[in-house]
Amino acid sequence: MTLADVAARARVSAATVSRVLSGNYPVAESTRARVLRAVDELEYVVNGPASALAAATSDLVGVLVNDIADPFFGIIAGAVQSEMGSAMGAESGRHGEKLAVICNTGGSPERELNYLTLLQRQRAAAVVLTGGAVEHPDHMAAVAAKASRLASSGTRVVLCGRPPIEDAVTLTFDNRGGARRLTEHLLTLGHRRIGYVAGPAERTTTRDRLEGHRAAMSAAGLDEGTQRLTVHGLYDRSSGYDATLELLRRDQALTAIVAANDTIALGVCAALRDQGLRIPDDVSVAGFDDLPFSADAVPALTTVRLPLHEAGARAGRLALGREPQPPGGVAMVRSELMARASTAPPRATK
Amino acid sequence: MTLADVAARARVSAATVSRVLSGNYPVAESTRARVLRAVDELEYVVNGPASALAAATSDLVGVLVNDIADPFFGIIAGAVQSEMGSAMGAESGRHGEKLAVICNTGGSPERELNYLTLLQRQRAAAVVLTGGAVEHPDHMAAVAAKASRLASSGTRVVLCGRPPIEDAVTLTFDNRGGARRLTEHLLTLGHRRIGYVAGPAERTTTRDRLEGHRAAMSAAGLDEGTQRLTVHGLYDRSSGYDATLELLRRDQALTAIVAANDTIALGVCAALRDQGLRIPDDVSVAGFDDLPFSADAVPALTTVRLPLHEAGARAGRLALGREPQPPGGVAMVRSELMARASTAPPRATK
DNA sequence: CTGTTAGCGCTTTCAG
DNA sequence: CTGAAAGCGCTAACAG
Repeated sequence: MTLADVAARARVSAATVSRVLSGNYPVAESTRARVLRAVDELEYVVNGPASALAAATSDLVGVLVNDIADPFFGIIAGAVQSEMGSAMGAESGRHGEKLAVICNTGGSPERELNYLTLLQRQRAAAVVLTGGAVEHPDHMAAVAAKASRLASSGTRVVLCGRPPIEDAVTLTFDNRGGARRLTEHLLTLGHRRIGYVAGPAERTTTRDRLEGHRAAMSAAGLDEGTQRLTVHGLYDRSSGYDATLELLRRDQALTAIVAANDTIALGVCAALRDQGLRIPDDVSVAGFDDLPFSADAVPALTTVRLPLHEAGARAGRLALGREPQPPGGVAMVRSELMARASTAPPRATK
Repeated sequence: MTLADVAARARVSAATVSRVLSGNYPVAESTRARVLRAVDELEYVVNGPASALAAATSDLVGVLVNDIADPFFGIIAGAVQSEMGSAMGAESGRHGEKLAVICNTGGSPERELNYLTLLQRQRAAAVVLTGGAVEHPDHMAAVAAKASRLASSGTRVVLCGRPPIEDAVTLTFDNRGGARRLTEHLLTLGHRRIGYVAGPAERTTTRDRLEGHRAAMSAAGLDEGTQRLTVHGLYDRSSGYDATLELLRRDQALTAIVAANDTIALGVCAALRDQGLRIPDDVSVAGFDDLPFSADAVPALTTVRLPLHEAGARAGRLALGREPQPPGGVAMVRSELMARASTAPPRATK
């Protein structure tokens, strides 16, 4: 079942069928109808690889995420994807639609590079890299190199939630500012002994949030001990749990714990409860991201809201070239403090 | 940068380079090395569309999910994808690797069909359909038709978590059995007035779980009222919240609420708390799926565990033809009751 | 507005 | 074991 078959049935040339299907060229209404009917009758579906080869571009858009099981990435990826299908009508066989494909790197630099190669091989129309980047120098150079190679071969490269690189449009997240305001909130409540559960050391997101926290602590003259009250782990629940136990070991008199994200914060809460400590009466807890479950946690989690859906949608539009690039190719996504019940003034008795 | 460039540099024919790269044909070790070096020096990356066209197959594997922001699907999709990259070595440019791409249908039948067409157009190597199917007759017929067309053109079709169809290998989930055991657990605790918050009416998952629940109620002679104490909504938190308010309106003396999944259960808990009801003292709550956050909820949520990661991984292997098909093309994934703190005997005073 | 004519870059018989 | 040659199905000038 090929274009030629359709052409024969519609009694036109293959070129005409191609023009009807891609819709980017004037075709007489009568012929167009005839072609469309033939397409229907034959249940013809364009051969993607063939057209990608001939046109030297494909309709694939790759979305790289660090962990698709984490709603943080699920929300962003879903939003990117929702921008692609907007015009998807009922008629099958037609094309012009982009196929956004989500690739799960698991946070591994090698897999990230591998997917980039895979997408380059597919001649993807665009690539969206989401979430914190790994800061290892070699890897950063490798990614930057791949990105410019992609860009120079016509693939649009969009970054969402990581630092800018050349040849890419970037949406950075206000991790530093948000983290800083969050810790300031705790400071304002009167906390002085604040533990921090950070993510993996080499991630940019981890570093930015930690810097924001430290900036707030420094400004309050609390450099001392801040270092000692920081524990690194993964961006998951069990790391939060373990880190909390470790923090408690280091300082029994802690009155607050800030987690690098909401998922970690969940683990922090679990550990605190298992230790017989009440939230926020004994220890205040705060997270970051404001994932859907955070507002429902008990007590509701104080956190920093990042408009993930909007950011993902915008990244998708940027990837399609449907939105003008921000000045300088970089735009920052603002974050917002969500003060809820998991944070309160420290107990006077402590 | 094409095969021909590499061939010229390695002083061999294009055919030889192709053979080295696909590795499915004997080539002298010395030439192979020469070719590989040329590939490296030129940073050559195979043109996917071109090779897909020539070979009439691509290395794309599509994974359709109803809602990628929901960890239920994130976990399955991540697991499918993790089976693909297993052999991904460091060398770029090489191929043979599959690219698993996740497509988010948002639960819309049209988008599901559209993605199927898109994947058919890409001549995908396999397609994995996950999660409950929409039971509208027309749509089921359309999906079945698409599936057999895909199958007949060499695309493997795998179903994960939905009822079997012809031309597809299927992994069904034990939704009915799990739901039944869950309600039995509540019955055993002494509950009689049990509310049920179901998912969207037309989903197979919704129906199966509801049937399991009703079967348990019937067996206990509790048909009466079961119908009245069932409310349908979406598989999300706010539906659970609203449904709970509605249930309470219908029967103030409810002692337990079963939710069609954990996310809904979260909303149920929130509503109950907002109404000043304690869990499980006043009302017991149960969910389904055992997502990661469920064990951490307060109180820990009683639910039915589905081995999502294993199921997804198996679906991935099936899609790659790396695992023998189960007898009859259908295998059932067992579920397991996880009795936790959110369920307890009803208050004697009620 | 429509047809003709070349390829796009790779795979794969078929010879050697 | 390697090369030559014939497409895979579609698109994009270029005429008409």
